[in-house]
Amino acid sequence: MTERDTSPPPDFIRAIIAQDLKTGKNAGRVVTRFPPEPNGYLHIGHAKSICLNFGIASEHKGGICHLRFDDTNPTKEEIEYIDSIKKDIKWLGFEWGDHLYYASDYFERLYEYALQLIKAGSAYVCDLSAEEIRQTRGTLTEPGKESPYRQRSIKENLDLFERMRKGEFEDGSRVLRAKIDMASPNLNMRDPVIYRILKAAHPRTGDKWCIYPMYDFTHPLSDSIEGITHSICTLEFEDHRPLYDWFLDKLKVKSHPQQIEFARLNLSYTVMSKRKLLELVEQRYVTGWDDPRMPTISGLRRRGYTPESIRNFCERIGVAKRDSIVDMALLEHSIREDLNEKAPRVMAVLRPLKVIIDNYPKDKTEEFEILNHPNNPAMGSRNIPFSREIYIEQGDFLEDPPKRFFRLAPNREVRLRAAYFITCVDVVKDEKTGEIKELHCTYDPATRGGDAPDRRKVKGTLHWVSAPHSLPAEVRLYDRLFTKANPTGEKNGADFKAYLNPNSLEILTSSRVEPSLAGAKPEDRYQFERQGYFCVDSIDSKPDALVFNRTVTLRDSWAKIEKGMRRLSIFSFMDKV
RNA sequence: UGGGAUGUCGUCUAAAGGCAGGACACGAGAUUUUGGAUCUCGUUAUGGUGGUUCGAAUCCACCCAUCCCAGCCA
Repeated sequence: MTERDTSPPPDFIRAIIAQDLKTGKNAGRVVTRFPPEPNGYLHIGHAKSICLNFGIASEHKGGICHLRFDDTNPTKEEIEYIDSIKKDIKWLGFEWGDHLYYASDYFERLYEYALQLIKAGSAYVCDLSAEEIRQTRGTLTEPGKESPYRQRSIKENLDLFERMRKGEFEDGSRVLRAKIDMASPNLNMRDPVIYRILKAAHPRTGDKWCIYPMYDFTHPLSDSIEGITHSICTLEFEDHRPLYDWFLDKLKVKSHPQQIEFARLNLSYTVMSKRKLLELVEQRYVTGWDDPRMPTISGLRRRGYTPESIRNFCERIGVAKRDSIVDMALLEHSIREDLNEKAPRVMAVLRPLKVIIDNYPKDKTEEFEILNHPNNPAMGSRNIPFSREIYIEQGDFLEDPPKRFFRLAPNREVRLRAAYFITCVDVVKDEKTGEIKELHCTYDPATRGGDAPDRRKVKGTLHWVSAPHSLPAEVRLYDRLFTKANPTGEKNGADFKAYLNPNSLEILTSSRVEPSLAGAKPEDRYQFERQGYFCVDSIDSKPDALVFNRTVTLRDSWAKIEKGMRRLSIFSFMDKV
């Protein structure tokens, strides 16, 4: 109802902004920005930053969040990434309106600023090679050495820098450096490079430039040009803040934004660096940036996640400065919570086991009406056909059931959801392999709809589909990409790929789904009763060849019991030896 | 070992000198035509040692642990 009801709990950044507003620091303005480099796809860590920056802007009257592409390195950046980033931000539910910017749009002004710096005697052209610069930078504990070119005259610097722009020099032969302090304990202040020669075509400026500004120079000035008030970034830039401030203090700028750093998101059982994700893509460990196992926005979308669930997740994890690894279970909770409310229920049998109901007439078909959502009649209902031959889940039958197994077993009665009670009377097996081929059951006509007039109870309720009416489907069961909560945290420096989960994808090609799914559209989401949430794959599913992706399983208390029993049996085995 | 940061339930995160709270996870129970959902209840935490104070997660000192920085990446 009120804004307070929907806005996230205050965090230290919102507290700073509230304080600034109170003291009138930025004349009541709140302008943030989300500044991706178009060198990869956005992931859930970016979603955290997007929710923060766009969220903060939306919480204040007149607040604005800019989308600015930080496209200063043409060797790594591509239009494809720009397009995907825009698409993902929109899909998440945020809008930048007219405020779409590119750092490359500022190249001319940035060049002017560089000139200004040179004229002030605060920058110089350095002819040292990359290797020489590295060697003279010093170490964490030793100061660096000043470049022999550090004392060049302003006139010579101006001349050289102009000629750098004209393309007179080769890549790597010269750079422009800020003249700060080679003995600074902060390595970033040891005369950082601010322009390098790169004779590469830029996705937006083409061949217009052959010198490109570095991030440390570009970012504060872009922020200032746009009138950003709060420049929110991640912790690794904390050491860069003195440099951020140095440029803004040295140059004539109209405003001096405040950089604030927060801890980037880490999620258990996945990796969250663009470099590592790129590696998984390029080396074909996954099918692409949008592989449903990837923590990318496009991967999560294809997996079946909703924008709301991701936004809720980002709100729940909070914003702080402490390094942390958020439990994947929280992300899974967020999508279950959302889909539990929104997803219509349907029945699908993933691993079919045929059941013949001996006392049901051979040619009879009847229909049962079933609610699309048991807790929300407003979502309507549908009819599902029933006949003598049905499929149930292989895992719902056990010849020799353990305690607490409530499903079907020889001579046991269970309920078929919304249909009848059935009792298993016979098990047909392959004589050679012992594999269960089919089950014979009888049904009780008095239990039509799933209720027994004599009030007798049945422990289990199974999902099912009518064999002749059901549709074939491919179902892709996705699981966590890694077997280790923190695959990159190995002290011995082991390769994170060693912990890839070999079972992160299981493809089922003989699943059967209820006929109402015939018209399912790409990205449609359903709950397959008793199993999980699934969505129609946006790439591979065809009207006559449906493909479903498992978004997340339902919470499964039976699986927990099973796991516990397995552990128990191991213990009792160990007792015996 | 220079500099910058950070330490609160298993995991995230609140508490600006005054009852250590919430969410997830976990456990118990109720309920249930999804072993789902829902509801109720519950276990578990201030890195350490000193100090200041009537009172410390919070202030001070020292220690310990973890993360980031030596790209012409961002």
